[in-house]
Amino acid sequence: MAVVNPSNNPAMFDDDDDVPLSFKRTSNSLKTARPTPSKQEGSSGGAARPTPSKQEGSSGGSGNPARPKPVAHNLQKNGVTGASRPVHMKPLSSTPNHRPSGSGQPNSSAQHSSKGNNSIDKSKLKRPLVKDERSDDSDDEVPIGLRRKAEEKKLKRVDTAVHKADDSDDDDKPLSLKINSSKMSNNSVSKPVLQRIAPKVEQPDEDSDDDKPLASRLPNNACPKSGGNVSEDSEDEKPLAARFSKVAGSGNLKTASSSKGLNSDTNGQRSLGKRPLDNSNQTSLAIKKAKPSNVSASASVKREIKTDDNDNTPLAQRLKMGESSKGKPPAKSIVKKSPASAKDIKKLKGKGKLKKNMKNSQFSKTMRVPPGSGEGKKWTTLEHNGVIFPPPYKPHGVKMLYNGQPVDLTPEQEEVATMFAVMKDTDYAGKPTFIDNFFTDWRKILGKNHIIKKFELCDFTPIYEWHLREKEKKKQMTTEEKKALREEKLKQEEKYMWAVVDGVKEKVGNFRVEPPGLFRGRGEHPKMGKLKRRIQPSDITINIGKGAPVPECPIPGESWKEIKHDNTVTWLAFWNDPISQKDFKYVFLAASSSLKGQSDKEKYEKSRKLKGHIQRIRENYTKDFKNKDVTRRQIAVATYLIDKLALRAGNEKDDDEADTVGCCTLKVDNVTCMPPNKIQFDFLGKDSIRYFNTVEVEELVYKAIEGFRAGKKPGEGLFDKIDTTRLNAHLKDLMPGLTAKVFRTYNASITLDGILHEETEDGTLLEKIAVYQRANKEVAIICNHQRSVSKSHESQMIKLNEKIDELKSQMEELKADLSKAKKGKPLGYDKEGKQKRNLAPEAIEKKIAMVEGKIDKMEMDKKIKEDLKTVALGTSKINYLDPRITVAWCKRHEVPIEKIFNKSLIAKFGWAMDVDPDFRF
DNA sequence: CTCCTAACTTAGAATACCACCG
DNA sequence: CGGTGGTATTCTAAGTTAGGAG
Repeated sequence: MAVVNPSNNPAMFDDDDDVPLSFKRTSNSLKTARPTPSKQEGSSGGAARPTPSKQEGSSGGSGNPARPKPVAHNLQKNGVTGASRPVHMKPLSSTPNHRPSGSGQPNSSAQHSSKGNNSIDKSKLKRPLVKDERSDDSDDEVPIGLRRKAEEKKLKRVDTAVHKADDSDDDDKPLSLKINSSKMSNNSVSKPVLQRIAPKVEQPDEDSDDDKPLASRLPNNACPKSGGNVSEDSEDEKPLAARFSKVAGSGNLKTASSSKGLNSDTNGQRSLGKRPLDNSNQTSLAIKKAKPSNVSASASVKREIKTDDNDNTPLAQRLKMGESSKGKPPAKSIVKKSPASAKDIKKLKGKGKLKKNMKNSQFSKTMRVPPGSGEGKKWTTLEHNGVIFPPPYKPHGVKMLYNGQPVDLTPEQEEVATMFAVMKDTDYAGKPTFIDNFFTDWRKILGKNHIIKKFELCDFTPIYEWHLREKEKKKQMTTEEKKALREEKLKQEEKYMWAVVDGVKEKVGNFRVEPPGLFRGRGEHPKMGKLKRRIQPSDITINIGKGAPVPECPIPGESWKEIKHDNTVTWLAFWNDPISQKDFKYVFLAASSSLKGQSDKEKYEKSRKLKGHIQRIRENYTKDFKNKDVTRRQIAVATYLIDKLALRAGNEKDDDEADTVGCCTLKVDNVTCMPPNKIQFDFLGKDSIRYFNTVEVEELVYKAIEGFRAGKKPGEGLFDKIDTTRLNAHLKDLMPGLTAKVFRTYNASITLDGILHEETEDGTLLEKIAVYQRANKEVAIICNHQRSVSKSHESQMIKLNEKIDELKSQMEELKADLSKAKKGKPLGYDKEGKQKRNLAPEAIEKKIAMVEGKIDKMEMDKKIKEDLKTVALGTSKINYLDPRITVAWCKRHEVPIEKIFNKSLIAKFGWAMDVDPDFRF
């Protein structure tokens, strides 16, 4: 153990912080060239491989034969594979050093190809955006990962306590050391590692291995373990309890704004009362989901409706208000079961069980935790006006050419042709899958005997140009015209924007039925380009309160498919997805509604609860790293990865979906073992976003993964004995309600909480906001939230550089002037040849200082911009960071909440606004 | 168990909007 | 003032998690 400590505790490392962690990247550079990845696998992969074959061959397991697409082609293109770059960076300085240099990578590398490869390929494919260009950007390289480094430093300190040790530095070299040791410790493990990379693409460069790094700090993570750092621990655990209580208590309810608003507005239906807050009790919990809930809610309401009230009031106030409120029980009634359809009922039952009761009591308010209860009832009364349909198609009559000749098309045919024509300047337009699917569906509409038979002979340019003209026309409209148009639309839609739930007026999220179009699947989606047909009223099922009037069908002569009265669900309407018959498209309330707010709060409470169990859970899985039972070992390792890297669970996917993976569905070729104890991940996750990261793991994990890979062919599953159902069933045994996704929320929120607490210092408002942004960025990196590089990024960077250069030359001139002035010489002539006015040296010095400041600021802006070009900060803010952490921090540091949350977020997080300033996640 | 369905949450891209700026 | 660049909002695709049927 002794050892352990060290390891665990990060302390050590931390120290270093200062030091640099160095990144070590090791060799990387070299690598660049190579295609790296491939290697591993190997062989197989190699270039040569034709991929497919392999797979197939391989066991059937994985491969599905069917998959269409030839990835292969892509491959080539993409090829890349190599991409990898390491991520992480070092701490220090930042900057990118890393970048690879040349990289070169050619995409060609062909590596992977095959399926297994998919990953690779795809990656490229997919998001090429990101980088594609790749090469260039240096950043790319760096990406996210890098950034972290910098932060790390900071973090480090933070973590330190905890982590310390881990990481970083060590990483680099020492790994072994550390690792080992650490490992042992085990728990420790937890976190250390990490790093995330950013994948994005490309670049192979490097391989960098470098990456490795890891270090990431993770905040939290730290290990619990040992008592060592107490700090950590302390935090962890305790807090919860403690906090909880308070939190709960306090928070809850906000009083709601007064009711006013509600009623008034709108329709007026009845008066609604305010919000019910109530939720409090009630709660319905859903069964499954469990939502205990309670409370809060209110917020939302206010906003809209009334709005006023609160709105105006500044946060602060609101905050305060919160307390008072209450939570009470208003409206809702409670329970009863669903009256509605019996059918539904069944569901209920099921669910109900779980949670079961506790319930009601309003007392709840006090408690934090919500009681669940409920049997699954989500509302008592529900009124709304249904959905609005897109306007019917208006033929433009512009004729496209076929084999050079204008072609007559019926409105239906023209509509689909236009959908395609308009996408000319998107990436989809050049994708074979997209074109094939579009053309196949379009031909069905054209009919067998239509002259149009070959896509190659089609020329959609006339329609595309018509579209450009229309766009231009729109742009030319005066602002008044635009405004009038907008108001017109608003007027038409207003009645659909609201619903009244248990007497409270709430905003509806998506009341517009999706218009027809060509399916834009992400990544290499096999169905991209298929026609998404127009949805009719007869496709739509409406869910509404039993006594409420059924919304009138907006299209005369038609009627809804079905009317339901199911109060165990929150949807107002749904229709079958025309692209995938088995999927549905639902109309839900907006994020600002109390129904959503309540479940959001429950989500965070659950992940907070994990904090109290995390140590035990880590010990538990660490023990199983060497379990004799392969299934147990796989569950242990999968849980470790989900905990440490915040990976998604990874459900199985059908062949008619893009080939992406999550933890449970990782393929052996998505993982490379790099001795002595690093694992490189390279796969396409949700939305075909590439996850590329190299992390140091515990020795036992490393061995276990090597074992899981042994004897398998590319394309086979790494975790062949488990799936998300099994994994979640196991997690549930460890903590009620625990599922894989809870770890992501937990990791994200605790990281934010830790960084904010550690790094916020007295300073200017801007400095504080910068700290928040850094923390936010850290979380985005952990969660691998990426965005594609904007089209104008490069040109913007060039402009910035030009400006900086100009300032620099100005600076040179000023310096020259200064020295002349000091000597009493005339300053001479300016660029225009005009005589310069002589200035006192002091005046020139002042100018110099000013220019210097400008240059510094621009350099800083440039760096941040480059740094964030592939990082999406919004997703974590919206879905993973407990808003109470942010609100409490804002209160403590006097940062106006609107500097961090936009209007939508403030509305969405109304339930969190009255949190105690001392709140800790 | 496995498979399939249902209901919700999470995501990035596309658009709309808006404050600047030369 | 029209273009820009950044942010906010909209849109809808793509995941997760349960529960039920067989």
